[in-house]
Amino acid sequence: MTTATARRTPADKHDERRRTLAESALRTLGELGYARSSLREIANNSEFSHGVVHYYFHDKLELIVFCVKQYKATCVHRYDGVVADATTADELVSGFADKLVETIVDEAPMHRLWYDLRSQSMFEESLREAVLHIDQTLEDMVWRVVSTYAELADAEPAMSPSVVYGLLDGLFQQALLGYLCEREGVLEGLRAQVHDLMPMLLRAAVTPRG
Amino acid sequence: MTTATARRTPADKHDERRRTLAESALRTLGELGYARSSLREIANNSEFSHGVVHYYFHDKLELIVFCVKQYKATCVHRYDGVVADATTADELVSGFADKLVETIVDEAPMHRLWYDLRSQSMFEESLREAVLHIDQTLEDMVWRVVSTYAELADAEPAMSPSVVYGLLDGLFQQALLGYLCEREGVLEGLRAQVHDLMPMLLRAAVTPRG
DNA sequence: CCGATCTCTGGACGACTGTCAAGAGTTCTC
DNA sequence: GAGAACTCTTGACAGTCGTCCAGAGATCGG
Repeated sequence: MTTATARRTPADKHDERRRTLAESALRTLGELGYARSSLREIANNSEFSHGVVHYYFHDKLELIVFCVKQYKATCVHRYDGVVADATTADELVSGFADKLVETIVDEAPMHRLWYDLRSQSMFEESLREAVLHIDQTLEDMVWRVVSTYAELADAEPAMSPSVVYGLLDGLFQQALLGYLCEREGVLEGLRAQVHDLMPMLLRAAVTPRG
Repeated sequence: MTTATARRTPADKHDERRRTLAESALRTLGELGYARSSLREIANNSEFSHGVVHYYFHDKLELIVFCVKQYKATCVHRYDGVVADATTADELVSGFADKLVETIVDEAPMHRLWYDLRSQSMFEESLREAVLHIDQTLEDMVWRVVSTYAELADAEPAMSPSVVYGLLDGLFQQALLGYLCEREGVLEGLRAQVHDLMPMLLRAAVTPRG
């Protein structure tokens, strides 16, 4: 009856539990990776027992996909603040580079999980729909940064959103691996690389000022 | 006694068997990925039984690492012909782009395995040494292409070998995933992207001709 | 041709996996 | 507060996994 009002009881609790479970699962997944995370291990790192997973999720795969989609939702607006706050092109580049570095430091487990899942989707077709959707969302996120950067620089992007995302993703992935291997200077390197690369993503302004 | 002469008998046969086993294993690994390839499945797809693996390899991990190193050895000179044959910068770019596309078509399973292993190495420290070594070899390979391209174009590279490799690897990985998802136009897209990107990897010639 | 060494098979092991179901515990409804 | 509905625990199941091993078969030196 009361479908519109925010009564907290019936199916909301169910969804909330799913989210709580997914959050616990993400911790384990980020630590062990997709392949080595068993449902028992996931449950051990949560406040539930291993059987409860099949009460809230039909499958292990459904749990995994739900987890990744949940992670995506919390991660996809990470750079919105940078885009909104920047008033000059240089400021945007610096903020973007800093945020990329911060992401690696703060969320390395989540991002290696993402690359793990994307690799798995090359083998397992059932993962592809979710992976492609997330990839598209990340591409959109990057494009918001680059197109804003172009506007601030009074220029226009020289490449398609897909290419820009591919290039930056390659650098990010490389830096993440280097960071996990505790290589010296990877973070500063990434920051410098972004500063170098961003201007190359722009075509010379059609109408140079004046 | 005869350590120098090429007598084919004693330990050579042992090594040859290791290579044969590794080749069979690579087929299975490329099809199923690292996580889902069991030793029994690997043995089933070969002419041996599952017990023989522990006769030639101490570990599953030793087998895997041996396989990947063997693959690397056959793959790392893929672009040498293009580099040697090209007489102009444009020719080199075209040959390189064609070879990248050809690689995706002919060796998609091997390359998704590579990305799988590299992702796994973010979780499993025991894989990192081999992965980092292969990554370095691939970076060198790419750098041979780009530095030759710069010479032919009478310019010099604008970025470090590491950055160049990261950028191209990002595009390649994106194209591989798209190809495996049977997306239309990914191969032509990759070719065009390489044509667009390569000139940007060069700094303007110090001494413009004339 | 016999004994020694190398090569390989096939089965067994304990551990671990995803899935499920029976039932205990809890919460809600009337 | 009794009964129904929901939530969760626990144990069991059929598989699969990596690993190991006893012994068959092959190969080779003498």
